[in-house]
Amino acid sequence: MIKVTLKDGSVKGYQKGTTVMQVAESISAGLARVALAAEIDGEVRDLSTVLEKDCSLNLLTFDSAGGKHALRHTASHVLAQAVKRLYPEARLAIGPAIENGYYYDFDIDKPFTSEDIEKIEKEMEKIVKEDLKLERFTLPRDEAIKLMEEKGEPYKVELINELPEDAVISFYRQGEFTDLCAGPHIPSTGKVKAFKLTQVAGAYWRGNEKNKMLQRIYGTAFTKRNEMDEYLAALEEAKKRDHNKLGRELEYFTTVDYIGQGLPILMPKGAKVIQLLQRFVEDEEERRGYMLTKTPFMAKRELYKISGHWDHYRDGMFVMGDPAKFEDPSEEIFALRPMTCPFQFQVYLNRLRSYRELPMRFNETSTLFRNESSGEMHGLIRVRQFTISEGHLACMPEQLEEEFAGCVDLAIFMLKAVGLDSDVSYRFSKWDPNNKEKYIGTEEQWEQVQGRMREILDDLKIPYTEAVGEAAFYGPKLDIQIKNVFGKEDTLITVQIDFLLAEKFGMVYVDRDGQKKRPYVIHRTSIGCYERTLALLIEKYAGAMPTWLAPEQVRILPIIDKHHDYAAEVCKKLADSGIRAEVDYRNEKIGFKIREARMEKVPYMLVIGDKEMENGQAAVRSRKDGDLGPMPVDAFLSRIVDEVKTRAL
RNA sequence: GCUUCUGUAGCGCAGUUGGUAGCGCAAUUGAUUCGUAAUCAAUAGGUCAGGGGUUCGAAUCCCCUCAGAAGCUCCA
Repeated sequence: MIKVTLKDGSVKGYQKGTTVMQVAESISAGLARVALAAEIDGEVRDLSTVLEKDCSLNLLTFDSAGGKHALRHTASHVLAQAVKRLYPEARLAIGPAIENGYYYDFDIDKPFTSEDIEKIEKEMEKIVKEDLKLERFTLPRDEAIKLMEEKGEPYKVELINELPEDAVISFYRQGEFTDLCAGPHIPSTGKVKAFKLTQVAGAYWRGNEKNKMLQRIYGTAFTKRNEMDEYLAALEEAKKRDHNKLGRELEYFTTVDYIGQGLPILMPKGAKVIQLLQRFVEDEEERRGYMLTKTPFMAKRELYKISGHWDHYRDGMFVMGDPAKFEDPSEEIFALRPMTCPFQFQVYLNRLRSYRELPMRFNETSTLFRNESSGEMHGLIRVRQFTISEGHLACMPEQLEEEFAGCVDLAIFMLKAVGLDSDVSYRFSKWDPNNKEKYIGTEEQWEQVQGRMREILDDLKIPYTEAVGEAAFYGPKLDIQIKNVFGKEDTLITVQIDFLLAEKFGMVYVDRDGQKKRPYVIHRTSIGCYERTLALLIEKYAGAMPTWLAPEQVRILPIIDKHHDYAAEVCKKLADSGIRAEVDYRNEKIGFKIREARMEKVPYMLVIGDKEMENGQAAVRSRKDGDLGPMPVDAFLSRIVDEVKTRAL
């Protein structure tokens, strides 16, 4: 007998050799029906797993991440099986479950068309109806390779060859289809009750653009039809918040074909929000001891040669002139700046610095130019010209932690102010020691700086994940990541430690012992990229900006033209207190004016008619709470001024 | 940059097997003086993204370019 501890803490005895499925059946037939996988001593396994010893057991349904994962992983095998039935020449690459679904990569000469996808979906339906059992088996390495060679799957052979020495090489079989797979899987294909193929895309083998491009099919799967319908409906809802759609509809920005990709035009509303953010950031930074700089937007090639951008970042730069002459020393070659660091360092380098001056904190509202690949651009999230709240700090080694903490504190302060603080995650971005040519500096320097950074992150108790190969070419980063409305993650804010550029530019300070020493440099943003922040705010608030950031805070709606003069008076009174107000003088009915102001997401409407005019009042209608009734204009003014001052969200 | 898809009036969309374009909203003009999400009517608006080709004839078929979407690679 073995003892199995269940999720609720109860312990039950079973015969040695009992399967997880049998345990589930012994608990209840209902549970056995909805169980998809199981967590055994913390490890997610198949329901067919045979229990050999005492263990803790947690049965996983579709409500758990592990259950979803198993179901979708099986769905990806169903997809691959369907593709193999219809296109036997397709070679299998990989097919994992991902957030919200799964994909499978195929090497096939003819890309899949939408008709192909329909056919594949139909075939998948058949496979689900066939309710094929998934059987797991393992093979020694040489037999595993032999099996995959026989089946003509070179990618699988490559994968097996790269498995570690002691790895268990497992396969899953369903009907005529067998795939190399670690699992876990659900017991049979029949449980994939609802699925849909969502898109086709190219994807490089092993994510390397030097490798062959494979055809990737994305899909999603659920245990119930209505769950999938809800998910798809939620996706449609998310699309309505997409800043790239909403931001254009609400006239925050636009683009023009003949200006170019990734070069958005900020319309008055978008420009206003960004101006508000910039003023807020610059004022707060001044309060925190930063000194503002304004440096050139371009420089000669020689600057970038010193900084390393010329050799490590050229693809990302707009270099002017004839590419054939870029390396000709007799030519004067200019390039637009992709970063401000080499420019702002010149402020520090202007004269010899004393330890008494450190730390020095410089900030700049900094427009940058990066030649992103054409397929990368997305609304205001990825663009070729953008403005960041950039700053560089120079400090002594013993000041590094405090300064770093100050940068993180400022970033969090900013995120809180705009209401994005709970939507972010932290990423410790490190170099990739297997790809040294991407970086400047030596292995020792990298290990030393990264070690220091890790200590600081741990001291500050920042809950970070680590990412290899995500560092800047000159140093490791703490990236504050945020997801857009479609769940795609981007960096919003970054704090970086750099010892290498300081060396390249010969930055030093004279310490109290009279020795010249190398300062640490922190590169940081405080709110990150303004365009990107605007995009995320549009999505977060579905276009309804908090009052302090709303481009238009109040719209005054006179009922008929005899109220126009009073409306203008109220408008002026608000404007005198710094409130952004406009009057809708159009000859329209009040319902129509309200409808438009609502659709344009103006936080407050003031309806002005005979009663209000007589009593020095305004009938207030809030975007959030609807009709608030008439109140004295002064009372409304103090209410909204307070809301702006406290930056209420 | 690569893969797949898309581009018709300011926006959202129709447009049959090739026979030179419509609808709704917005806009303009006129009427309406009105109390919390759309007043009525009329008018105007398009080298069908741009260029080339096939054809007697192209929004429609083919090629190139530009732009947009999703994904990959890269990155704030």
